[in-house]
Amino acid sequence: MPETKKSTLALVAERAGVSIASVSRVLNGQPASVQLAERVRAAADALGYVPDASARTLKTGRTDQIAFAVADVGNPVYVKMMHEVERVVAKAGYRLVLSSTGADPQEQIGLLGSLNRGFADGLVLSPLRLSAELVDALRASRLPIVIIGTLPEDVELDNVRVDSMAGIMLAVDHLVQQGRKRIGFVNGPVDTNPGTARLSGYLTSMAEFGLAATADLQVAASDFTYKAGRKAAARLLGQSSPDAIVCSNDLLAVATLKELTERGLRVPDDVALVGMDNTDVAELANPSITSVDLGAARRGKAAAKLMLRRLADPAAGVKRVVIEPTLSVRESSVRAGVGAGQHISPGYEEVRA
Amino acid sequence: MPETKKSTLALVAERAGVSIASVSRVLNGQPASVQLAERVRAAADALGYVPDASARTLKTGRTDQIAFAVADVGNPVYVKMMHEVERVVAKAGYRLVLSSTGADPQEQIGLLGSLNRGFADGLVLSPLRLSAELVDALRASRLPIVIIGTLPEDVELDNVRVDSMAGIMLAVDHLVQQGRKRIGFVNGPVDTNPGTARLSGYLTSMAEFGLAATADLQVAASDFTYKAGRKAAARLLGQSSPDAIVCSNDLLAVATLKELTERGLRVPDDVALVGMDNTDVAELANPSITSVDLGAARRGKAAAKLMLRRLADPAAGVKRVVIEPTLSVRESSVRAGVGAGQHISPGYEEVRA
DNA sequence: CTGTTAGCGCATTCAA
DNA sequence: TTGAATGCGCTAACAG
Repeated sequence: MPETKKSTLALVAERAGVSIASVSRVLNGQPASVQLAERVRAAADALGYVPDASARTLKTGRTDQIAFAVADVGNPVYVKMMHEVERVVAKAGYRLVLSSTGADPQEQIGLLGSLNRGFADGLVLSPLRLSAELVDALRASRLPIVIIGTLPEDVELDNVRVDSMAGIMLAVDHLVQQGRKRIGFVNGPVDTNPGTARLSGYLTSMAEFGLAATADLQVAASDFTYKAGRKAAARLLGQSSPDAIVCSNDLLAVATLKELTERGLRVPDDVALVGMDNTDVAELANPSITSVDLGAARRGKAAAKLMLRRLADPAAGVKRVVIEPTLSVRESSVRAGVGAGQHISPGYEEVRA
Repeated sequence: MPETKKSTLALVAERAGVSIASVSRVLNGQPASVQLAERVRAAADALGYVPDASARTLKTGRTDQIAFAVADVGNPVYVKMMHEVERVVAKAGYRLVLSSTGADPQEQIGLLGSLNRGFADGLVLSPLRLSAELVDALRASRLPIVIIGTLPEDVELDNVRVDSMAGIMLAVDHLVQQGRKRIGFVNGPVDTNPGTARLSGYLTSMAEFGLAATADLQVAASDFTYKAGRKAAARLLGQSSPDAIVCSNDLLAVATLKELTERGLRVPDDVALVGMDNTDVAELANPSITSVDLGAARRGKAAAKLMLRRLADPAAGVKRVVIEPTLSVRESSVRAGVGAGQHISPGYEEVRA
């Protein structure tokens, strides 16, 4: 069993009877004679030597840490992203530092400040709201940043976005094919990025199919949670009688499902239901919920790869990746066991990430 | 707008026309004359100075980071814990570093090694399996460790555990009160810590109530996931006809619910169902699932506080916190709207955390 | 191939 | 109260 006390390069060098430079070289795999390497390794083992991260960082400027900041750790979709980011960066030798900011842009600006202290080599950020001030702070930041989400065109930052317009279109198209006409929409807050994007997707899709998107068919929950979803769904069902409902995420969909069930409405017989994000809860729900897959895992993976690329070449040109959504058809949108389990994509070539 | 270039103490000192020592003092709130402080602060602002984390760490030995390692980032119960740990340590000025090891003890041992590189001041660990080797590594570690989970008595580490035996007892007791007799059990892998604990809780509880815990009433899923739960539940229902089922966690419970529904069995009319962990999915399920609350949030909070305490006083005696479970009664275990929504606890004083 | 040495940026001791 | 100087542990440039 190796020593438990903290040891340093100098101690190892002393024990091996060589210079600390030699120890450093051997341990970093640089050329050295076999015998010297032998002795160094023996000494290092005996002392249980582990290099000190902060000293190395101070010298090299690298921390081997990547920060991941997300608005809501409670939302499964972010967990999915995080999981994937972690997987990719870990394989490249980086640790993931989780920085849960709230939804507030101000907090994220604070994060940027502390990032400049140098505790991470880069930041992957998935902001819910994108204030002008945050954009400025992002621009001014000294270290690599990858944004997951849509960005103004003139912001020169690596980012991966998803075509949520196309996502909603998939959902509406599918519902129309099932013979639905009065398609309701349970959105999240419209002052968020996803909120506005999905609303415009809904309006566009409805127009495309010549369906009326009347005001009574639309509600917005106060946030993207189950609880807010229950209230919003209740409001919707109080003011109209849709034969199908699209929800802005799966949590809202589960909430809507519950609300429907409690009112004695059957899913999908009376009302068809489609969620978004294709998280586990869509699969777990009863009936299982058809959901637009916005590629959370793919987005996480793409973002992580963009980060690794930028770290490898800080001068490289800005790169934007667009993820195409697909539709996972489940029980909630298809009558009596016909066609459930399908997987529908827009047919474009998926952007390689 | 402050300079975007990286600045150092020396630069600030130069600009303010003082020594770097003075700058350091002012910025760390140590006594200095008003005018000097004034000038230092002005210069620091103008340069957008932020202290470098690694240099400070190298000097002080503190990183202001706490690592949190968990077997399965996909399990909501760990997300809940993590969330709470993050909240508590953040308030004390620490960042949370997420280290997702797999379920494999070997990976966790690797983590301990790299921890000694000094990238974190402490580790909060919630192991699924606890090999002798891991215990040894834990013991040998140089930095503070808090374990979430049950530990052999002779291991001198701060830890917070939950009385899962009592938890199962709550579930069985509740089911018996509902008039159920043939109580089945869907467990996770028995070679895990929770798996063995919950199995013995089941057996003890059944014996306590004079019920037969025959072999055909018990199955073990290959892991604690939905998918494995489906298979296990199918097996259980193939080999016996329970009038109630206790599941080792909520994911397994949702899976069992689905399996029951697909076989045309009604919950709770035909079969009552109880899960464990009291995660969101229990609430979201349809019908909502009664669940034993093993206090994930409370455990996270307690663990974080133990860590802060140990950091503040490394020489303090080992402390163990025991969390008492409670039962959240929902639709899945109570016939026709009587008594759902109750919250049952064993009546012990809850350990203050 | 190996040793000597100079910082990386900061907190801190010691003088003044 | 303030400044000068030291060293945390390491890597890399340079010298031998």
